[in-house]
Amino acid sequence: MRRTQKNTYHHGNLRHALIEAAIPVLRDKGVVGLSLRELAGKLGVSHGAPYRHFRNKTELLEGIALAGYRELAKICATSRERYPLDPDKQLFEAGIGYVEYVSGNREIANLMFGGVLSLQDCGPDLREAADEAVAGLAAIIDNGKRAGLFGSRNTGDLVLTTLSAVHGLALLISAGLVEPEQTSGKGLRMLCTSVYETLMQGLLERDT
Amino acid sequence: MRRTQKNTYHHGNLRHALIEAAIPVLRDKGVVGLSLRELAGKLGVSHGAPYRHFRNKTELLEGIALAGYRELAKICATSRERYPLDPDKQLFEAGIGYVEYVSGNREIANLMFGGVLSLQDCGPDLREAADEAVAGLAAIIDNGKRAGLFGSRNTGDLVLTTLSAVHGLALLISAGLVEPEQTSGKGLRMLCTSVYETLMQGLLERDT
DNA sequence: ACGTTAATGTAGACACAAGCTACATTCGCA
DNA sequence: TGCGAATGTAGCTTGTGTCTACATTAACGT
Repeated sequence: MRRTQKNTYHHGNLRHALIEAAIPVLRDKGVVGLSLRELAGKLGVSHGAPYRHFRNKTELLEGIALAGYRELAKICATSRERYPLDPDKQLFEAGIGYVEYVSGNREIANLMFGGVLSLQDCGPDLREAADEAVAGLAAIIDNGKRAGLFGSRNTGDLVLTTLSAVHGLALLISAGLVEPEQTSGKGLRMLCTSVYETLMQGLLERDT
Repeated sequence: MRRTQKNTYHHGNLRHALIEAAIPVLRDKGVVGLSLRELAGKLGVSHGAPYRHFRNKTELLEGIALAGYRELAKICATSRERYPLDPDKQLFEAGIGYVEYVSGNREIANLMFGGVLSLQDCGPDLREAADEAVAGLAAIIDNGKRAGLFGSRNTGDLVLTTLSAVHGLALLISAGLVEPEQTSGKGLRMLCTSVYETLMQGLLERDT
């Protein structure tokens, strides 16, 4: 379906192709090393063509981040749908999904959370998508709360604490601050399980 | 002590001045909007001068990030020294310090954790400083563990969970994903307290 | 005090990227 | 079939990173 040849004057789906082509470049040369001209060249198109689809470089990055936020939201939604009766499992799976996605797509995560795009001065789409991703996890906690899983604890506190732990773990890993051997293969899942357990039980010794 | 006039051929402390001047620019124009030439101009110095102090733009950014990591490490160390007999308090204060620093210096935090500088291919100084900052929090947990605060829980799990929560909270706030009214003034401290409590007690209802 | 040397700053050049404008080609639809 | 909108092209201007050759100054031993 995608044109890879450059027989035609029109590319067919340049917008999407630009986003796809940008991701690997971001991954190994970073935001600063990404150039629209280089992307254009790589897609066999003139250096002005990208500007038909993105007003500027930032808008391309926003497009990528947007997809990332939507992906995170989808991960949460999927987990909710998959285990409708088990908020505990919902949270566990969504958390793992979040961590896996962020640590497996650090170039996108860096756009979402790395401060290159300020969520203040960007189109409302991005802001909404970001909030929605956050709301996805919040909804799961809310489910758990209503199911009595968390007793009388304040919902806001539960949400913020969980979100912090999940988000923090994901970013620690994607930044390479956790030993790589702990995060490769099945290690990641084990790591998440440990953190999940500790988070659920609390740090303090329990008298059970 | 600092030269502000440009009477002299030599600036006096250009290296430090560059770092200082870069920070506000980073804050409101981001990494991409920062230019060495602009900085040089602002300091009344030719566009080549910065290269006497930094091999390239990245090295300037690394210098800033380095200071940030050291600051985080110092926050942990200070907390340990201040409450040598109270690991619980150590952790609480270090956590708040971490969150305050990161959310109050997001431009620096973005350099440290935003993925522009990969911790893989950078001088060993940066890597060490980053590890040391992490180790600072780990040491506090270790204190608590030895004091029996955390009973029989695995130390590694305790460290990772705590680090995730602190780091995550800090970055959520600095990214603007927590309502600003919750984080301004005394709100920040309250927020940290809530998360700290929740983390300590665990999410699950306790039967006390 | 003085002269050498290393540190630091300057000026100019080059490559390259962002983003603008005027123009060309093609697509989709009436 | 033909026309307007969407898309791609070519060239220009401006700004930036980074190199090199050179100028100025500070530091320091004699």
